[in-house]
Amino acid sequence: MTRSTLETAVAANHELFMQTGDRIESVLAEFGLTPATAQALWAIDPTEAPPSMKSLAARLYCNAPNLSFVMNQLTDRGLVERSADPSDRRSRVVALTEDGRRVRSAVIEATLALTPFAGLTDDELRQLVQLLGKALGRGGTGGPPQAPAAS
Amino acid sequence: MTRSTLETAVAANHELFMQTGDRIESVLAEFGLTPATAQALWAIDPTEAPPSMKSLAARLYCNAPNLSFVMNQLTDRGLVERSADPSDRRSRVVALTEDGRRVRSAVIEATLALTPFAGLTDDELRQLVQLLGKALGRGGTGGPPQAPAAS
DNA sequence: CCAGATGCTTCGAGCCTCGAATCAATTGGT
DNA sequence: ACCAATTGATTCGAGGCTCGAAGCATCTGG
Repeated sequence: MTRSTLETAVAANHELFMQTGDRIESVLAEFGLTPATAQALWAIDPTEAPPSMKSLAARLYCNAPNLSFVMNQLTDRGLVERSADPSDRRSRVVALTEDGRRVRSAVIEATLALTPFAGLTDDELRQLVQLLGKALGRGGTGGPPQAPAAS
Repeated sequence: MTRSTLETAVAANHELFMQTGDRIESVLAEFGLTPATAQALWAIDPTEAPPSMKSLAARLYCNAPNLSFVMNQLTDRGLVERSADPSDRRSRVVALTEDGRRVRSAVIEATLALTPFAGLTDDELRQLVQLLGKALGRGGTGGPPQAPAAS
């Protein structure tokens, strides 16, 4: 192995990201989603408290204007709703609509069916999650999952 | 663990990609590179035969016009050179210039220093590369590395 | 009560990506 | 040898994505 293991890992991470995005592209289009809107939709976990624009932007590594733009598309599409945070009326929290929850589930479903990771066994996946989690600095086993996700 | 392991793996892979990109952003700017040009530069391995536009586009999951656009930036920047392929004069092969090789090395160096994967031990990295490689369908240990890389 | 800080949005600019059209070169059939 | 179809690359125009600057509303500290 001439390339360093670290370089290979970074390259493989990148490649898997690109391949996954490439494979779900047409599915997203069927739902009227773009990579950016799909990523944002995925990042809103309906089982958690609706995030503010600020926290969502941080989660997506984008700035506030960008998130406003993307959220406008999702609200136009009827998938999310913005409402004022009662405790701080400057802040707006974003929640999925009923339709938003359905589309989000469908997108995740399709992604899990198409991602190259689907070719790994359960044991391999658990090992992998362990290693990726450590790289992300999420402690041993049970750290709170706060990750966003695929484009 | 309430989320499926597969979903967690996809989310973690995505998160690592985004975090890496976020961390190297300022380094790329110092080299006058954008995410797209840096990715293309990385994808040209100087130890291999210069790829054609077509094969490079496939490697980067983009189409021909897009790659033309990105390559124009890299040639303007003096990092790559295009020349006609003698065996098929429709095709143009892309090669790094001396400066291109230097900048490419520096970008990779900076990325490896900043990526969250750097927090793993050698053993963990080897395990990880093994798993990612299997997901990518690259056989056991020695499959030919053909991956592109980070933005 | 006011000055500064904070959260969000709008606006304008630049970058990224794509489909359609075009040109040059190759390939295959006759 | 010729011509039609194919292929690789580029240009052009449109649209999507991302950002910094500016503006507005709200909160906080003094």
